[in-house]
Amino acid sequence: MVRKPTSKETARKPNMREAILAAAEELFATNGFNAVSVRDIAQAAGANPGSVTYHFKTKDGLLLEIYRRHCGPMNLRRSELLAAARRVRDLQDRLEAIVRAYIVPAFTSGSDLTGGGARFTRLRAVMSAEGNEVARRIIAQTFDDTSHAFIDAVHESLPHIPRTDIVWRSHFLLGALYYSLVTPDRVSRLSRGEADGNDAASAIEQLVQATVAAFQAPALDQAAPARRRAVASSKT
Amino acid sequence: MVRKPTSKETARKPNMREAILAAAEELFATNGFNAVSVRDIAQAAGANPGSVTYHFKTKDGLLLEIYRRHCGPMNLRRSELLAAARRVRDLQDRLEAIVRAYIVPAFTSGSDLTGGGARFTRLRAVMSAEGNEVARRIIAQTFDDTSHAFIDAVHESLPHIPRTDIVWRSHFLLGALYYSLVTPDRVSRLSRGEADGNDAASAIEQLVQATVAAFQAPALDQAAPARRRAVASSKT
DNA sequence: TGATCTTTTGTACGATAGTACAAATCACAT
DNA sequence: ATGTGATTTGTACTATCGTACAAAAGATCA
Repeated sequence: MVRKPTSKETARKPNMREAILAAAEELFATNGFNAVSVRDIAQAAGANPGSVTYHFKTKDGLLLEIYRRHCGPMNLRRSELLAAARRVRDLQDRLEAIVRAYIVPAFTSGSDLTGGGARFTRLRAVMSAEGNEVARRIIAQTFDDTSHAFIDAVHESLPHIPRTDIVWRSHFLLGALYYSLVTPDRVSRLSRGEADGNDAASAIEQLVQATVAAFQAPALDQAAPARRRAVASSKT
Repeated sequence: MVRKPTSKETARKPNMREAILAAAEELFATNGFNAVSVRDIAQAAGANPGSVTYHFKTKDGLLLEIYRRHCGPMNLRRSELLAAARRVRDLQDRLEAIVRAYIVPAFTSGSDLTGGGARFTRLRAVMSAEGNEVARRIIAQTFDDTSHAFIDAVHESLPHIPRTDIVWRSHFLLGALYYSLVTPDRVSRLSRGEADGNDAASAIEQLVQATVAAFQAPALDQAAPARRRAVASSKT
């Protein structure tokens, strides 16, 4: 309330634009896009509703800007980690490094803008569930490259697994990742307090371990077909 | 338009109440709760908005009734399949049967009411992402029993894995399951048309295969700790 | 047929949504 | 200090939301 703003900041508050972005990110990530009003965001940011319109024009524009802020840094970090992972000699270690390169940036900040990539990843999870049109467009054109690079890298480590299977399994990975960020309390509840769903480090290790094993599972075509439907075919 | 309604059906339409339920289920599952208005639902069902209020009192009441309709049959079916799975002799086969008992009812109809449990499962996925309060209450008190039974059964098949790890991995399973139903097109897109994300049979087989392998992964504590953070620790 | 109950319709009300816009306020160069 | 451009505020407009409620319509049975 007292400090003099730098010459770059012409606003009254240190940076109202950033405050609005942070508030919107938090509210969207926890309540979804439609449940949050522009007024909610303004209030959480200590701003006036009109100020949101001034900076971002529309509510969609606000969401768009949130994506613009994070997508670049996050994918850049993923690329770096993936490149490093590809250079790992040992095949088992390499696969784990690749998986880690995909997962870690989703938890730790994809950028250092607001202090947590987990929040943005959760936002993406919620937007994808809501079928948000703005998010869908951005994701398809921004994340598909990264996803393909990831899938290719995994495929190189596991040449005997059909690409189709790897796509499915990486899809499962993303779903598990999203869900862990969306409903962490469920883990704490079901484990009766023995595990903390909100602990990012645990989530990452558990996710890496489980995912590596899933990728290494035998290919579907090669799995003994006689074994399947041993049960669970009663009357569906 | 011509047939005489049975004595049980006093309504003009064969069953307007069911039509509203089906429409709401579909719309909520694809667009989320908040994005769909009562008027949207009424129009999709060919009903009057006031008719929704008459049958379900409030919008929340409508959602509540959808859950009431499906939860019972779905969990019943899961229990049956789980009981059968527990009787499987071979340990590997048993684990697969257990996993299948959890997954299959989520795709095939949990009830035969409206022709697809997948739609209801997708609805649950979306509600959990939106943090819907009504859904949260119902889920915690209706699905936790089933989840615990499932976790216990898996734990019995894999006694050397800590329960905590099993909770995490079953959490990942649910996330993968949800995401497969929420964004099936992403699978088709990333596999460049080689896989069909909307094919329930494929999704089930892929999910079973990957999940069984994930459950069978070594326990986290037992995993060689030296191997971890081989990469991906640059500066986070 | 007429009485009665259930269901559907039509309309309306208050609340809140997103957004536009003019006035007020600020930081800052001159 | 003063003018100027950037930002914030306050307010208002229209649309749509969930819901209530009375009237209309249909079904059921004496």
